Amino acid sequence: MRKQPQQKRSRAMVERIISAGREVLLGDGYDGFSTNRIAARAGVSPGSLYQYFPNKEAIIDAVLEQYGDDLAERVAAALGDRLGDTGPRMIRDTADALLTALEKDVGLLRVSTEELPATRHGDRLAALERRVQELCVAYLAGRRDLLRSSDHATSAWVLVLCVETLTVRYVLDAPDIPRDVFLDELTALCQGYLAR
Amino acid sequence: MRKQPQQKRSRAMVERIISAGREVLLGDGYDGFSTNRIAARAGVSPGSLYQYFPNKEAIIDAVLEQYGDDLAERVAAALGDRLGDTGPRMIRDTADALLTALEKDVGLLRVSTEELPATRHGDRLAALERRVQELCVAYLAGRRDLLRSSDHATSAWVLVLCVETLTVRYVLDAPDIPRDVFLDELTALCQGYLAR
DNA sequence: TGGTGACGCGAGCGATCGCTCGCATACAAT
DNA sequence: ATTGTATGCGAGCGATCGCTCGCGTCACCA
Repeated sequence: MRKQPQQKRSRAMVERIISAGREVLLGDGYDGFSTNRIAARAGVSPGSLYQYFPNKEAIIDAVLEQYGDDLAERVAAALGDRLGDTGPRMIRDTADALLTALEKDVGLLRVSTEELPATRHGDRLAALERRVQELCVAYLAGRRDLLRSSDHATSAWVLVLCVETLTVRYVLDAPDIPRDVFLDELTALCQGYLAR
Repeated sequence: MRKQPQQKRSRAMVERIISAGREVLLGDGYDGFSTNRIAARAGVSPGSLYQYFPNKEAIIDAVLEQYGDDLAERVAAALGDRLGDTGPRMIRDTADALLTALEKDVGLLRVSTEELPATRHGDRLAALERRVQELCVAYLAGRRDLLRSSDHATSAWVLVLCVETLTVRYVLDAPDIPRDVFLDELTALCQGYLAR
C-alpha cells in the first residue's frame, strides 16, 4: 500500500475499490481484472486507485486477504463450541464447518481455485495449510496410542490435503452425493487412515 | 487448427511452434506466453504461426495435449505388466506408476497446476478423471464383498481425487517424506477407506 | 476565515498484446 | 520450363494494458 488513507472518505474509497475488485473478478474473470475496469466499477479514477495501491497485484491480494479472513472467521465460529470433541465426531464437525464456510461464497471460491493462477494465492494458502497441519499434529500427538502411525507430521500432511481438496471440489463440482453421505465418507476416510 | 500442414517443412514448423510454446511456458511463465515471443523462439514469423493455429489458446492446448498424451503413455507403460494385481499391491503399483510419470517433467507439471488457470486444462483433466473413475468403479464392483461401502461411484470419486492430489503435491512440494513411506501411506489411506 | 496538506480527477503516455495482410519464395504437378 | 498452390515473411494495425502527473477540490486546523 502506497499511502495510508487518513480521512474517512479515502478509507471508504479503498473499501469501494476492494469491493469493485471482487465484483470485476466475479463478473469478468481474471483476464478482465484490469485496473481501469476496477476504477470504473468503483466509480473512481485510475489515478485515485494508485494513491493507495502500488499496483494491480496489491488489489487482488487485498481481495483475497479479505476473503481468506472471512473464511477463517466462519470456520472458527462454526467450530468454536465443539473444541472438546474427539475422534470421528470431531473430524465430521470440522469438515462440516469447513464445508459450510466454503459454501457461503461459491463464486469467489471458484474464481480463486479455477481461474486464478495458484501462484497468486499460493503463499497465503501454503501458510494456512502449515498452521492447520501443526494443529493437526498436536491433536494426533494427544491420541498417539490410538493411531496406526507414529509419524504425525506425515499423517497431518496427508489429512489436510485430502480434506481440503475433497471439500473444495465437493462445493465446486457439486457431485451427485448427498451432503451427509459426503461427510460420512470423509470421516471414514480419515478414521480408516488414522486408526490402527 | 486453421489449416492442415501438408508438406514436410510445414509439419516440422508446427512441431517447432509447439516446442517453442512449451519452452516459453517454462521460461517466461503464463504471463510471458505471448504469440510474438513463441514465434521468435521458434524462429518463425507471427504470420506463419497463425496459418496453423487460429489463436493463442490453440497453441497452449496443443502443448497441454502433448503433455497429457505423454503422461498417459508413461502411466500405461508402467502399469501394463501389473494389470493382474489386486488389493493393496495394486493400489501401490498404480500410485508408483503415476508418481514416476509425473516426475518426468516436473517443470511442466508445476506450470500446468500452479501457473495456468485451471479453466485452461480443466475440461481435459475432468474428462480424464471421469474415465479413471469409471475404471475404478469397475474394479470396486469386482471386489464388492470386501468393501465397506456399496456406493462405488462415491468411493471412486473420493479415491481418484485423493490419489491425484497427493501424488501431484508430493512431486511439486517435495515434502520431507521418503518415497516408499509416501507410497505406504497412500496405500494405507485407500485401503483403510475401502476395507470393511 | 484563511491556508495547507490530503484527496481526487482523467487525459493520456509508452509498451505490449493478439492478430492481419500484401507480397516474396519454395515446392509439386504438368 | 511453366504454372498453380502451399508456405513463409514481417511491418504494423487497432486495442488494451498498467500506470503517471499536473491540476483542481475538499476537509481540517489556526
